[in-house]
Amino acid sequence: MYFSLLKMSVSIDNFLKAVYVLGIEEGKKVTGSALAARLGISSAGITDMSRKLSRKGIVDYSPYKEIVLTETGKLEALQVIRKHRLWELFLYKVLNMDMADIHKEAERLEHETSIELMHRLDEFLGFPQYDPHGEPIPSIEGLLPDESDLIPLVEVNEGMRVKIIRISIREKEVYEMFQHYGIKPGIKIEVIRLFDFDGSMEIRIKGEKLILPGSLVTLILCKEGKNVHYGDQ
Amino acid sequence: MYFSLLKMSVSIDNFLKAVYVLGIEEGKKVTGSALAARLGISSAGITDMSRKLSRKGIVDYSPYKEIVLTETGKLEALQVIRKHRLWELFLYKVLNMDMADIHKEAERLEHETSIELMHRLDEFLGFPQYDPHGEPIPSIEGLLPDESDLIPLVEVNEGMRVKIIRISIREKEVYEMFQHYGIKPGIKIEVIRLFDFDGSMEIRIKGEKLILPGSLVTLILCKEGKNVHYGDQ
DNA sequence: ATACAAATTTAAGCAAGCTTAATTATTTTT
DNA sequence: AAAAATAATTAAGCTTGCTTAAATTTGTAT
Ligand SMILES: [Mn+2]
Ligand SMILES: [Mn+2]
Ligand SMILES: [Mn+2]
Ligand SMILES: [Mn+2]
Repeated sequence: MYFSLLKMSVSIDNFLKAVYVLGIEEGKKVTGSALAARLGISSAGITDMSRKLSRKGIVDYSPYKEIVLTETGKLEALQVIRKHRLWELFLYKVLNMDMADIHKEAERLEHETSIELMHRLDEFLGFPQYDPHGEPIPSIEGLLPDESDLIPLVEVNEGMRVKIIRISIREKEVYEMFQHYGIKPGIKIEVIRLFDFDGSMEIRIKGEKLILPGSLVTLILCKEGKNVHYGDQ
Repeated sequence: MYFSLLKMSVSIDNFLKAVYVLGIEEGKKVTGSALAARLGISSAGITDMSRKLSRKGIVDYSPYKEIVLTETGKLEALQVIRKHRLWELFLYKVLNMDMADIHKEAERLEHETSIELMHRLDEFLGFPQYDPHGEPIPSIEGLLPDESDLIPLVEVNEGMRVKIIRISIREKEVYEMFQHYGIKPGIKIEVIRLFDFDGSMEIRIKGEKLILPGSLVTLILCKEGKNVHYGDQ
């Protein structure tokens, strides 16, 4: 079981999380400017923070080189992500908050959550493995559920029926779009046809046919089979 | 309905709360050193903050004079207290946290709670009026429940049966003491005898007699009658 | 290979929220 | 009323997490 030894701050935790999500979850190169954009601070601020965290042994960094989390840094990032996603699930399922609002709230609560509170929340929620967006909740040890059976919607063959597991969105407008179509994790759809030329896709959802633009299709991860829900997906 | 216009910080909110609780709830004089002690910062820090908040119109202050909340400052303080006490109730009743731990947790969560989250929490808890310590939860408008029927345990006559409403404690050791005796808000006791010479008191609680030291007796507020619980006390 | 563009670092500086030490004001005691 | 004690303020300085602007390094295109 991991317990943070160093004293972290809101800024540090958000920084570590950004490095983790950008590099590991999104598989992108962790450049200074990408971090700057994501965190909404200047590149100079990124350099500052990188040097500071490097001294603390939380990231590996030398000038002009890529920023990489150390094992300690990675565990800390996973712990913050765990708190974030537990809160999101709580806000959505227990307090019935709007899907579009929970991220912003969790972004703040994640920094004020003791280990004890995290445990109680986990227990109250029934030791969930996924948040309402379908993102995996890291365990206390920093482990993630196996996801080898998840497939991008783009790769699903015509005629197949799949369950939507995860929709990766940041923008509020896009939420409303998905919400309008009734598309969310847990919902089953049938792929009718994929239009290769622009990646858009015709699907059947709750009996109705509709065409999803390619920009939305790429945001969706699916799974064959049917008996999964968030919380115990 | 009150909405904060100025941007507050953790330090400012804690400061305002300290002024409110010290002055209004505890009825003490709001001196710089009392605030310094309560907030764990230096007197110089108090002077700094007082001048800053005075400029913002949140407190009335001039050098060497007492610090007083303006109407704005008082409403802001009450809003923070509201969030604090809603969280305490949630942590205690919903997440089953230890009574001795909830204050510290709420002390941090209170600063990261949006109006929307506060509302949802309030609704989920059933629009409670009291926190687990028996402290009143201010309404969104900054109003407090009527407490004219509350009497200090010291003033209860021998032979009377009363319900414990509120126990004002900060120290963890004292919690454990009360817990050991089974004394908490909602519990009914009978006053057998008051020992005037040291303020200690013999009571009957759940059939058993015990002598409460004067130092504990003064921390307890009671009510005659019986059908009150926390949450809807 | 050179030149240009893009990314990153350095330098200087700012605000918040503190600190300690010295000074001044107020209150209490004699 | 003067002296002593207590409380509050001022002054100077520190850390964190930022900023902007200038300098430098790296990557890209010709
Ligand atoms: Mn999120
Ligand atoms: Mn955050
Ligand atoms: Mn409390
Ligand atoms: Mn607080």
